Amino acid sequence: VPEREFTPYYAQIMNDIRARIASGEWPPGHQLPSTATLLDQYGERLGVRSASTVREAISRLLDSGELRGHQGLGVFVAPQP
Amino acid sequence: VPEREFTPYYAQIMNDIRARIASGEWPPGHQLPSTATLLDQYGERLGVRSASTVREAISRLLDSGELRGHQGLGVFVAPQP
DNA sequence: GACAATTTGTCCGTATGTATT
DNA sequence: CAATACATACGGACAAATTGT
Repeated sequence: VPEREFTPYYAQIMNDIRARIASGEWPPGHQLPSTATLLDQYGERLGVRSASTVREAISRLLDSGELRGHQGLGVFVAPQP
Repeated sequence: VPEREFTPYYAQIMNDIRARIASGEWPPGHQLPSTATLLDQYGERLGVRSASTVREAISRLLDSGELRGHQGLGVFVAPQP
């Protein structure tokens, strides 16, 4: 795992998700990988070890309206405002 | 502690803080009680038992710009936009 | 400068609840 | 009913910034 410059993990994850949305990789309505899968990925790429940290990032993006969560279903990219 | 209607603790805390700001009890620039003190208070009033839960609420209000946090100093009501 | 105390900030791991399929 | 996935809460650990001694 890379040595970390100090941007908190949750902020790095938010940046990554925002970048994917902005690039069109994850268009509006796209379903994100599950929290567990995201943890695997950000574990490899950033060194994150806990689902709580992934949740921290997603939670903030839900608050800001960039993502929409549906319990039991998944998390989706919000439609354009 | 009262039986809880289901609004999450963190949301109840956010509502309470917003109400105090709106009422003028906590005007812009006012320093909030420390996390530990807030935990005591919301422990009594709501049954909250963990500082993490208080943090959850404050964290969201920091994100939204309603509060401003300064490490080592305290958390303050943001100036009017 | 060094050190302790206080307070916010991040992260972890676990447990349990709730909604959908 | 079982499996999956998000949502909330807890409690502990440690880092970072500020203040005071």
